[in-house]
Amino acid sequence: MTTTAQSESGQILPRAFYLDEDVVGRARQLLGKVLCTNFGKTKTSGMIVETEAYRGPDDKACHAYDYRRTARTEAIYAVGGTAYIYLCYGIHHLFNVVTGPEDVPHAILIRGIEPLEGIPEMLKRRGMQELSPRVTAGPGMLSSALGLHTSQTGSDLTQSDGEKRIWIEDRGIELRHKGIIASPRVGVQYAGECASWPWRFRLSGSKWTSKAK
DNA sequence: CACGGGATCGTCT
DNA sequence: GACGATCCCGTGT
Repeated sequence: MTTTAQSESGQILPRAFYLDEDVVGRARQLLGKVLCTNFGKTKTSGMIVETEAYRGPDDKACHAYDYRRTARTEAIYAVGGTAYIYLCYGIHHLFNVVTGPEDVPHAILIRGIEPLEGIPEMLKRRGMQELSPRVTAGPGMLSSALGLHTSQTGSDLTQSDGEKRIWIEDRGIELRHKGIIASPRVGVQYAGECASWPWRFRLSGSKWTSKAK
């Protein structure tokens, strides 16, 4: 179970949060934080309810496995607190939070959020009439709802003034440890033994998480 | 609800 | 030229 996010403002997660080198731990700690966007008109946000950790150097499922470095994956090597957004299946813009110091290629895929603010705008972006888990329960869906796009890859998530467009807030939402379920990641069967690592985290009982394959 | 296939294109081989 | 860290819709039950 989780508490309900009541406050409509919170502390912007500082750089220090993102610098930690334990990407698996940070993936778990992102649950309950609030992912926010504002691209000029409306603030849209939602509480993070599902994440997956990707640990570049030794994780075959990560785009930066074995320090593979290409134009696409460059953002994963940026300092923690940077956005890594890439195009999946030619259609979906998947949003990741980069963690660790510069040149340590760790990232966390955000897979589900519970809508909080700007719900009419999110429905509009999704072409939907009513609020339901189909609006944000999945990495492609939530990126669409929040207006996230590959063109924003490399964005700084920690700016608190001026150019603030994508950021994460800590509203002090307390989660019960037992309410977090760890399980293997979705859609990474190509990754050999890494495919079974339990690096997917979700809130027990939340209807806003993606469906397991 | 389960399953199967199509969409759609950037990225890397 | 093959293939995705996915989603949607159609079909069948």
